[in-house]
Amino acid sequence: MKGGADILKHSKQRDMIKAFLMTRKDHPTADTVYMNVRQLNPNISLGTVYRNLTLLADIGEIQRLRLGDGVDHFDADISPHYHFICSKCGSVIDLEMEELTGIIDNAAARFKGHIDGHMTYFYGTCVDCIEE
Amino acid sequence: MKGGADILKHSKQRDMIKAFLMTRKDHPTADTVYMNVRQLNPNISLGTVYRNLTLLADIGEIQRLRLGDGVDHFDADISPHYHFICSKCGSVIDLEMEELTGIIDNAAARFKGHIDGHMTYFYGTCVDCIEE
DNA sequence: ATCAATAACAGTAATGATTACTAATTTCAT
DNA sequence: ATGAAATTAGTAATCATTACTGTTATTGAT
Repeated sequence: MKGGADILKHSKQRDMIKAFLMTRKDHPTADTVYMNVRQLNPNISLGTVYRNLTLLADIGEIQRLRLGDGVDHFDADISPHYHFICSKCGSVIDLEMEELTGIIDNAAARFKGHIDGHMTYFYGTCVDCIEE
Repeated sequence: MKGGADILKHSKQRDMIKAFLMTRKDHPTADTVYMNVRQLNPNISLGTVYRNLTLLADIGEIQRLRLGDGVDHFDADISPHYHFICSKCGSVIDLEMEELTGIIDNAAARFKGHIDGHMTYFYGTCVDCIEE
């Protein structure tokens, strides 16, 4: 049988992953998390990183970002905010802008299904890549 | 040497792929395009489908959609419009809503890089999945 | 503190989408 | 028609992610 939600147990590995993510503002990928957390715990496995990132995202402690570059990014900042992704170097930057209020209502107006949320991201060239 | 843009030559396969895509409003994936175009040309290869979809997207004849489900979708409708993706069945539906004007200016206001565009998509449950 | 139940782990294999490679074919300007 | 270059079919390789398996860690109850 497969339905029952497992009881959550503590794990050093999960704590490390969450702690690392909180120190970063650049929205690292699973692999970047792996390479960094490994410096504290060289035995941690990539699967553990993926599993915990997914778990943390599922329980809402972190955010999973799909920014169209084919790789998932993760963000410990779960407040609603927007992201920019550089088409050249791939870096992800937080945007300081007000929330797009009413966008869901706008979309829902002439739509028969149910809208849970939206994802908006911006792309272009970052400052560093322009100055080069 | 690798820089020079190749001269574009005609190809039956590319025509077929574009023609097929224009008959569909459901934003198929590369694999779906492959399976369908194969019925007209059983020898066509998946690599050819991918290469041409990428090429057509690069020259702006079709649109590549990254809707966060890990698979690229393609759309022959290149006019700016928004999409909804069902979290349950994965179907992609066009949304009838006005364009989010000024969103780029809004994002660019306090940003130092250069913004080329944005991607917005909505997710939730489609009508068919609700009625079930 | 010990103990069993079970969640989580490390390590590795498997998957799935996409891209890269190569020899053969097609396109097209001459 | 012809030859250079783009395109193809077929296949192998890559990359991110997930699944599997036997072992270890956590937890609540004794």
